[in-house]
Amino acid sequence: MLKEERQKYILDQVHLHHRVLLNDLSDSLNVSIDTVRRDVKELDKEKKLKKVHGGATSFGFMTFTKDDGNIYLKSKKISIAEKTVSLLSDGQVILMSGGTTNMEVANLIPKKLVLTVFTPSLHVAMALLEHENVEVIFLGGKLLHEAKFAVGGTVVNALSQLRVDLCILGTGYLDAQFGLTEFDWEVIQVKQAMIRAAKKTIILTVSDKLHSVQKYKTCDMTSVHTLVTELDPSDPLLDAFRPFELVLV
Amino acid sequence: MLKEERQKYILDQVHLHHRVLLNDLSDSLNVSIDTVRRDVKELDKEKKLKKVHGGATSFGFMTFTKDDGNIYLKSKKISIAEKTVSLLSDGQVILMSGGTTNMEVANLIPKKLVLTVFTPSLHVAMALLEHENVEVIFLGGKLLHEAKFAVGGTVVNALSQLRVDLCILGTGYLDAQFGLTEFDWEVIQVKQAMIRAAKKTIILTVSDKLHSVQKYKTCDMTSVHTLVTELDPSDPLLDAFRPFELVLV
DNA sequence: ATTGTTTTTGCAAGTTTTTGCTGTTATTGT
DNA sequence: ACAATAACAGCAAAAACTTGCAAAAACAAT
Repeated sequence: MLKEERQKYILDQVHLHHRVLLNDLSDSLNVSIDTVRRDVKELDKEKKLKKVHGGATSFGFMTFTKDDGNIYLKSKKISIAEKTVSLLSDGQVILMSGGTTNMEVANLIPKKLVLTVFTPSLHVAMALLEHENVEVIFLGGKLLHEAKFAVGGTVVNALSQLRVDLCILGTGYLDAQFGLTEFDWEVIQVKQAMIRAAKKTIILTVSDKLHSVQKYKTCDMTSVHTLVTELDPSDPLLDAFRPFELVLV
Repeated sequence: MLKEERQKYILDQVHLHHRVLLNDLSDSLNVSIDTVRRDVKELDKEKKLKKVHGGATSFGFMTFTKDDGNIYLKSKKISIAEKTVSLLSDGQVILMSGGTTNMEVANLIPKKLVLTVFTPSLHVAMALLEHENVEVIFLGGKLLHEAKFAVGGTVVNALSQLRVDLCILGTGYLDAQFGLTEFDWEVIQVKQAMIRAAKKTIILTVSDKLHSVQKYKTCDMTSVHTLVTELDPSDPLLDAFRPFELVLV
């Protein structure tokens, strides 16, 4: 085996898994650990990867830590994401909208979970692609500059031809009386199409956004099957939603 | 056996397997290892292949999708991107593929330039969205985990309904004889559809990738209208491409 | 045809690169 | 602090490379 081959393999592995252990490499390449070490050292010198104790990591094309600064809010979102992930099961076909909460969901999906996910959100798609076992299908269309979210007829049309198990909607404004509302008309169109395309709809929202209303309406509470917040399902803040036939998580 | 024959055989082997061992060559050609060594040395000098310890590799072999961090290559790519951007004009509707070179193009687009860009690449789309005046339309479909690139029938179908001014293709492997080649069949399908959907096709490639061949063919040189490299258009390395009716930039 | 020149090829001696092994020193996690 | 693991330096064998050289083949010109 040529040295070049080995080094290419190493780089491929690094790019694929973001990190590799020298031991694993030495194992799968059938060469001594010293040889691998030397290879990695060279590649490091050539700035092709970063050598770390015991292995190597890629430089990471885009280090995706869009820290929204607010640690407090973030921990809430992680709590929501954890609950949401627990609702998923192998083999499901789901829809995911955008937003930071959905980003956390995407990040927290277990490596072994096998899913097919449709999404119109660039960020969510990017995060999902880190998971080997998740098939990601992007719903293409005109992209909104701010939200990095696809909208327009193409998306709605593609959605009209889908029938998936689950739709996970993030970043909404929720109110028991007015239902789910948004401020962007084009996003509304897409979210409505997403709800229509799914058997069940899950809404994720931090308690701060409960009882807030925006200009346009996405849907009534009756279209929602599950509501996930960072609160305990028995929390009094959720009382307003109990009259509806929905699962509180 | 003639020297020419031998060298052609060697090149074929390199193109086919992306690497060869001097020993194997000496074996199958029934000549001494020294002769093979000298042949490979010559071919290396002629930039037809890359000689390495113990054998030789094709130029495409050691090129990586994520070669950022490689300052040397990056400066070449920026040079290419600058030339490419100068070919664009207000109001155009264009197609852009993926790859790091196209990323640089996306980054270098002047803030004031008004464009409509269709792309199946997540990274390129993301970069383009930084430009207020660029309308970005993502060609949705199944995303490849590594390339973050949409492929499949949806993309090809969407492209079949387009007729745009320009198609800018990055990350290809280019050879005067074999044309534009790739190693991923699904990507080929998309790129072919992109070429069909555009009035003109521009190929971007760093000189390292010239004279390198991969498994599958995207198109002949005759489908290419403009070839952009970091080299001066009069550089002898480009001589092989002059017989074709294309613009060298 | 043959003589002289150039190119090509194989061989041999000496050098460099690569690789795995050894023992020693650093680093890490508990 | 201590055990476990990883990194490093030096060494030796094997493989690959370089250089110089001479025989063989190809070519040119008389």
